[in-house]
Amino acid sequence: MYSLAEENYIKTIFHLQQTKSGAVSTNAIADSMDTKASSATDMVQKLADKKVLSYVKYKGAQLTEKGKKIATRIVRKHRLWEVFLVDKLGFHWDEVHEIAEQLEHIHSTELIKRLDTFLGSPAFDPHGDPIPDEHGNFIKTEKKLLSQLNKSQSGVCVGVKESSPEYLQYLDKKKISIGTKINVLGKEFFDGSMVIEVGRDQFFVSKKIADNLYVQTT
Amino acid sequence: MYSLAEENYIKTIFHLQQTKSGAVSTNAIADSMDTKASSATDMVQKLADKKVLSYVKYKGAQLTEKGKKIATRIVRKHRLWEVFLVDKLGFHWDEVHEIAEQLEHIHSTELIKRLDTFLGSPAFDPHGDPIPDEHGNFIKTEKKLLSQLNKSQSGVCVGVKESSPEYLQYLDKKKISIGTKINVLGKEFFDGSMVIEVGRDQFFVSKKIADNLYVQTT
DNA sequence: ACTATTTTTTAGTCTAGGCTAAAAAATAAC
DNA sequence: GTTATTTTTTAGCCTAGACTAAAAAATAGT
Ligand SMILES: [Mn+2]
Ligand SMILES: [Mn+2]
Ligand SMILES: [Mn+2]
Ligand SMILES: [Mn+2]
Repeated sequence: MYSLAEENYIKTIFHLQQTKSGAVSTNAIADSMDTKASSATDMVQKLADKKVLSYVKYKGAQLTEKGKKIATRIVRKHRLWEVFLVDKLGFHWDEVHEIAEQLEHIHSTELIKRLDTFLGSPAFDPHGDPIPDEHGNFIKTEKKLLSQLNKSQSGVCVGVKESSPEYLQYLDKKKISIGTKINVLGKEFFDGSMVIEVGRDQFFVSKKIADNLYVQTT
Repeated sequence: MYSLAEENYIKTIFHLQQTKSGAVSTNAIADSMDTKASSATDMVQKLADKKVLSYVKYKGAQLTEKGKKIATRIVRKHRLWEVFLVDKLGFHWDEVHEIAEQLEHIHSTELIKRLDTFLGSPAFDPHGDPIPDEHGNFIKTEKKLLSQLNKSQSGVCVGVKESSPEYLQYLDKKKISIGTKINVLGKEFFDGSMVIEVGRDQFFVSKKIADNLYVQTT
């Protein structure tokens, strides 16, 4: 059994090595967890002792198969609970992350099995992220960032990179949610900003906005 | 905000002072929490500093109004989650206590409000215990222990005192659940054992069994 | 009332998981 | 290739929450 702190580290390392390949640095972990590098080093050394990850001094950490299993189980729980909160309790997609951050640590395999069934074994969470199955396998969607599209290309929103309430509320205001079609009408190469069309509306988006929205090109 | 350990102490003290009136001893707390008296003393002193309880050295602890509020909120969460697990996920009543022990610590007032609505604002949990409302008020049922009944009296099962899987499984085997009518056919005053009638079955129960079943006399 | 026993608190130690400051290694600049 | 800078680790300290052993208070026995 792993402690709350250990589970949070494992999950963070898992997410970090999804984006960048190779070992993840203790600094990157500390940054991502809002803690200090020295704390991350301590924890990484402990997790290496427990064979959850491999760690080479000054080189960084990499989850073992064992570590990945643990991580995907936590991610599965997080995302299933998010579906529960939105689908069953009527929460809005910008309100569920913090609560799921706690619920993901409830230990009971039977619970997660039954929750999954209760929810109809969903494949995606409310933010468009795939839910790993009981073996840790999950769909790797072919998705791009909106910022990677060029003028006159279009895509369908399939998820968000950031899921802060502020960002999700912005998207709501602009009537963008999962499944929404977006046309790129113009792109400014100087700062990466765009003019996009959503439904009947046309408006300007900054690079920061476009950098956090995943789309599937059509 | 209170830590996991603090919350568990507060809840335990709340339950202890439900049964016995007056201050609860650090030893009673330690016993009930499966820890040592010295640890209980430390925690009680800390909770006294936080005005969660009043504490007089060598005399024991008593929750303040503030402490009782915290306690009933936790109890409310525990019991609502138990209802969720049984009613929505199909768990059996002997499987839910441990899981609810974790779920009761999830911090979100919005969550508990929505969960309550989702469940139809239940008044009792799967073990027959009343669920406090959002203000901490709950029904104080007029219930006796089965062991308090005498020969030829009868009652309806309204709850259990102990909710260990072993005990609940015993009750299942004997077809006793909430709402079941029980007739006392005989009582042995030497050891408190009884012969009872449940449906068409008649059988012997020890004092230990009868001491953990709540009934409402009819 | 005095002693013996039980209950409760205190003192001191341990581990998990943080932190800061200093040291060491890796990387970048010349 | 040496020096300067950045990254990473180590050393030492802190708090929460446990524990054991010893001390102190309360209670019981005579
Ligand atoms: Mn978490
Ligand atoms: Mn999500
Ligand atoms: Mn608990
Ligand atoms: Mn219960």
